[in-house]
Amino acid sequence: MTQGSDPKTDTRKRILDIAEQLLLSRGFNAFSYQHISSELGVRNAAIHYHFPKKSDLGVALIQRYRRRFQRFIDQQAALDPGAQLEAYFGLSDSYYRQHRQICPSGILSTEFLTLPEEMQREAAAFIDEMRLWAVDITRRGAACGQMRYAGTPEAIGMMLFSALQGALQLARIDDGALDTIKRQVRAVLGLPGH
Amino acid sequence: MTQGSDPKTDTRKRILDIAEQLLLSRGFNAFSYQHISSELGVRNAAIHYHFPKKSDLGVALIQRYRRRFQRFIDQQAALDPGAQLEAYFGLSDSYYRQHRQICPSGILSTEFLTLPEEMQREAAAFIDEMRLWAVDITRRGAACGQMRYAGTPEAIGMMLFSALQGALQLARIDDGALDTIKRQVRAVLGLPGH
DNA sequence: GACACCTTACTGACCAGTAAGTAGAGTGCT
DNA sequence: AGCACTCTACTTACTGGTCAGTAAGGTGTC
Repeated sequence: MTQGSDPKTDTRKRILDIAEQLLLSRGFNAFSYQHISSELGVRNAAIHYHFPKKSDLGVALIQRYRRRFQRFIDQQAALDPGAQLEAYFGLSDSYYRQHRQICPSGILSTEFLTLPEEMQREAAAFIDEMRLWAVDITRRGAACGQMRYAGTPEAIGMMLFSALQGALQLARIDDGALDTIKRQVRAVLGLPGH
Repeated sequence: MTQGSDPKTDTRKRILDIAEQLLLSRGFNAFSYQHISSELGVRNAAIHYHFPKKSDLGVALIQRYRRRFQRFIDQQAALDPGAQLEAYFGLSDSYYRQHRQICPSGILSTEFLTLPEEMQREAAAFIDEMRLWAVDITRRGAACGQMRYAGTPEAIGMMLFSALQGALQLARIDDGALDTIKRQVRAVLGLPGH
């Protein structure tokens, strides 16, 4: 009957959840298995049971992000481009509110050169997907007349993505940065609300 | 007469130079005194002689950035805002060309929550100065009619700063990102060259 | 002989990762 | 019902490496 929560234990999931918090606040190099095990109330080796190498944990984290992001895209598929952009802004807000975390692409691209190779591959694929999605929004936004901007959809989509990634990082030093930049991105895209 | 190069040895300076490369490619948490000493051909303790704690080295690095940046501003003071922006773009290019390094503000804001307190203070001041300078460019650019953009000078200045910081990070995964975003920033500011 | 600038030699903390053992839950056989 | 077996999910105990940081000694220069 596998009553209640899970056929397999949920320890694996809880490890991923804690590791995610640590990744987004401290970065991959600056958290250890001890951080996770002490928070979870288990011994260090228990983490190694589920994720033998730290890179296994890292890859699993990114793969989960990719699955989530695909689900996020699918859920927003029916919305118009402007609303999709606002949904993306909402994601950024929730990172920021959660102890000034930054977005995964920000930490992964910043630490990219020090990541194990398997993580680099996964991270590059993930960031590619996000970038393509941003470009898709600006392309459709212009096509349906909702957005009006200078430059190509490709370039403005990448700038929007890049500006938001930077905004979350700067928000750690300057409280207003995220809101300011969100407002400015709307302005640049010719959207209401700035 | 302190002939030639230096009254004090230049070891201190060479340590800072090596540490700077390491900071911009690997981040503060991901480089060690061994990285520096092996590259420099001295023993570990020699680094500790010049910078007793790693945070001393970190603070010295940021202070040097701040001095350099002030000099950079002073040198560009006579140029028009558009040319100042291009000079800033040039800085970003040189980071990228140097083994895909990212800008100091990018690494410092990303690692901010794990930095020692003295470094946090210095980093926050540094990033503030850079942000104010970006805003100053866009403000004067609009005032003299060279730039024409939607939104306030404050917001567009921050977006430009943030987008460029993100662009250098994304360029580690996507080779064209930096050029694309530079071109788009010009377009958004109503400048020629896109 | 004082000082700047190193060296050798060390400490203790933390790190990822491993090996071997164990408790408990399920499963199948008699 | 009782017992053996197996598997999952841990535990304790450990290794070897890396880390920042320190103490004490040496060497050359003014």
